[in-house]
Amino acid sequence: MSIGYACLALGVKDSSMKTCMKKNASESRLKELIENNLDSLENLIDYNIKSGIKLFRISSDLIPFGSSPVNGLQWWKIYAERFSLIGNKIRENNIRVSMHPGQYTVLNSQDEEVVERAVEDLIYHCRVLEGLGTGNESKIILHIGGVYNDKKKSANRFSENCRRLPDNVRQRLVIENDDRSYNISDVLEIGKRLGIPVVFDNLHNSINPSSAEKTEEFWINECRATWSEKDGNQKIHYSQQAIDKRAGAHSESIDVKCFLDFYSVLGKKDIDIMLEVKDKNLSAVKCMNCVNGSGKMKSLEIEWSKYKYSVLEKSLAAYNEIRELLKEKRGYPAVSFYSILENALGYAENAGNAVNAAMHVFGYFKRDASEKEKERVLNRIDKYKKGEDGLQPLKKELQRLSLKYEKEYLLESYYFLLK
DNA sequence: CACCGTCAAGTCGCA
DNA sequence: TGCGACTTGACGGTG
Repeated sequence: MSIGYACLALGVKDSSMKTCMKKNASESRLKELIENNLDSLENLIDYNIKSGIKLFRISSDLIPFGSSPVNGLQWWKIYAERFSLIGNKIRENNIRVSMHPGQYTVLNSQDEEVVERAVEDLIYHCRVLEGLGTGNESKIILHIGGVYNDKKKSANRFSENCRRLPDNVRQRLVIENDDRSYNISDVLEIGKRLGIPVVFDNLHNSINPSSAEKTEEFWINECRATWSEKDGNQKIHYSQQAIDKRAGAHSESIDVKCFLDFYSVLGKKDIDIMLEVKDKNLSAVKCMNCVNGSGKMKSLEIEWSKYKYSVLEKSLAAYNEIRELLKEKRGYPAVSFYSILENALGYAENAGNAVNAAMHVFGYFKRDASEKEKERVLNRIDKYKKGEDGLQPLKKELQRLSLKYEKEYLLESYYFLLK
């Protein structure tokens, strides 16, 4: 049972995927980007190892224009060794990686050229995973595609086009229910027919259900039957609806109590859970800490060191409450800890609290800073207080000085990341 | 250097 | 028929 996150991590240095516009995609530019992105991938994997995260989705942006004629490089050969070295880390640490082509990869399109590009794109994704040397439990997740006014016909076209895929691609392919067209029973039918494993996505299922009566548990069990030994553990996608946003929009963070309700239904089954959430690795670590009922106090203390100024920024009361909770050192209060935290981070911005937190942070380099720098910070605070400026310019300034004076403790924290 | 329009892809709903 | 939404951060040009 692993919990993971998709594509990018907050607060991990040099881990972003870079790309360019088509018109700038020269060979040399592409090489630069690929080299940067492979370095980023390695940094993400190192972070996952350090954090005990065993499930990770690799961004499709790894190789810019990876399946397009725009990129004429034989990148999988040129960077074979680089791939292999990163792959070693992945395998040695039992990390399960996957990929998920975007909404524009449509294998069942009515347009033959679109289908050809989809096939190429799936080959691209497969090349990445093969380059890393991961086994067939390392999956490529795909949606069925369009309906074109005839779901049955379009589902059949998906099946036919699936058969056109090279064998190595097909062995990695898994399919997922989507939020508008193909619900979970549609996808299960296709999956069973083709012998392709099915990923259950809870949020898509709640927006686009196949039946009002059947429970999530029922569908997860149905999907379970589509996963065989060679496919590895069953995988599911879990996300929560962002309040006040379009149906299907992912929440900022995972509400830990809701997650645990969902999780308890899964029982002791070996299911890997991919979280789809804006705060990415932060929620993955949170859920991992909460699922482990007898975890280490130390891990909560590390978490607290990263979150504390973000909490203080919203609420002094919550800040003190968590301090007391951790001071007691009784049991393992992960759920209480994160519940207070989530609640506090959800508060509206409050200038008094925000300035208080900023002053705490400022305290770390107040003595080192020049008069001019101090003045800049105080000016920012003043402007913010007067409502002439937002909070971000002030925090940007504090971040700049944290970097300059190498305040690792601050730079490791989420204070500069969370809005 | 901050800001913001643009990019890249395919489908679908709506004028 | 054609346009905007969907999704997404980052690119890259402008002031």
